[in-house]
Amino acid sequence: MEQTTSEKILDVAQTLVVAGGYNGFSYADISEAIGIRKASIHHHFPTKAHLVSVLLQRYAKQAEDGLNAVSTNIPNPPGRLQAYFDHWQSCITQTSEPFCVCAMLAGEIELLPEDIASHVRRHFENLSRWLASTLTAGVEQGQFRLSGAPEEEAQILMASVHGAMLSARALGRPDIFAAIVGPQLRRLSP
Amino acid sequence: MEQTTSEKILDVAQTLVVAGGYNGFSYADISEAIGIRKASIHHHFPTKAHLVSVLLQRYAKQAEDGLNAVSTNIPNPPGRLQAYFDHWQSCITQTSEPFCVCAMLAGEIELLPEDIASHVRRHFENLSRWLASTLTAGVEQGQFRLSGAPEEEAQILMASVHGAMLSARALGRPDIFAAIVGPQLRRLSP
DNA sequence: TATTACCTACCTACTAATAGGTAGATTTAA
DNA sequence: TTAAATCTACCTATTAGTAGGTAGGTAATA
Repeated sequence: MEQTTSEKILDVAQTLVVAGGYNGFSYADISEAIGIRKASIHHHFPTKAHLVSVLLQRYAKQAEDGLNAVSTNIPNPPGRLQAYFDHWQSCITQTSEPFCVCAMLAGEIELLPEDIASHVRRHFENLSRWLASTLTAGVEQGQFRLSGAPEEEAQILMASVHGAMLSARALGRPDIFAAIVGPQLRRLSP
Repeated sequence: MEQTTSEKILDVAQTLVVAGGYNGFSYADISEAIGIRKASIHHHFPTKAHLVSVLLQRYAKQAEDGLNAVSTNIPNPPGRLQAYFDHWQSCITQTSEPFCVCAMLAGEIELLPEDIASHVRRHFENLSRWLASTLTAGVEQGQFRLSGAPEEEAQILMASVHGAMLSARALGRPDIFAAIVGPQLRRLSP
């Protein structure tokens, strides 16, 4: 077996959350997508809240690993940011995962179980922290010149990325992601 | 009667959409909020899709009127942008309407009835057009200096606003909206 | 080496609650 | 007195979740 049923369920659930958020999918959708009964999904994940919680734990791990890999493999900070943006650019243009799960859930955070909500909050904190530290490193190496504090610039970048995802989706134009995020990166050059 | 039942229904529905999107509320929620039966809501709005469609027509009108008012009442383009941002700033800090209905629906646009989806798309187009024309006017009066085309800068601003709303919500920090949008406005000054 | 026990994964069949929606009677207001 | 607004009382489909059982594998034991 190359992929466990649990992993299949999580993959499908992630796709569904990305498409329509927490209230936009059901166990029946997952059931249909992978060809097992609803009850079997409950065997692996007793409740929907539990399923999404595990999903977010997995996502957090993947995100952390991804950002760590970028940080260690790419020496120059501007290249790191570019790699991060390129990642999303290709996710969006290939429509494989045209939105960040956590950004999606952030919109409906008020309605979510607290367990899930805190995962979402943490993702925003982690991502902005990574961006801030990358910006700081770039400033120290003279590769960035910031108008404000790194933390502030990080928040601006993160918001631009999420807003660009939303515009790309709303307008049905994947290209608009790069059109928005590209200039935001370029203006950091000294 | 100072407010018709239809208007009350629309107001409540808007609040609910802002909180959790299209799939995040039901007729039962509206019923409970204003104290009439579900069936009575169906009398005014036969289907949920119809209700939200009317809601978006009303929203489009309000938005258009609002932006027109800003354009005619405020002579200088930078002041117009500031007024637009201030509007959202106060919506968010007062938690009266901490998110744009259309931005909310844009996230789940793939699952929405086409009628509603096109309203959402149009809102993104209208808003970016208004921003672009405001930027163009400001450039002509020497009050803005843009790095790129006005249309591109408009897309960046719109994405920043939406992304800032999302961050404010995700982090539970209304102040972060201004921290993100403020600098984006300031860097347009010549 | 049987055999008993246990486990995982999945199933059918159900439940209670909620979803959106309808039919038709009754009230309210012009 | 007619039309609009609201009601009660439904309906059907779907939701998340449960109950109880089966098939097949693994492990302990006699």
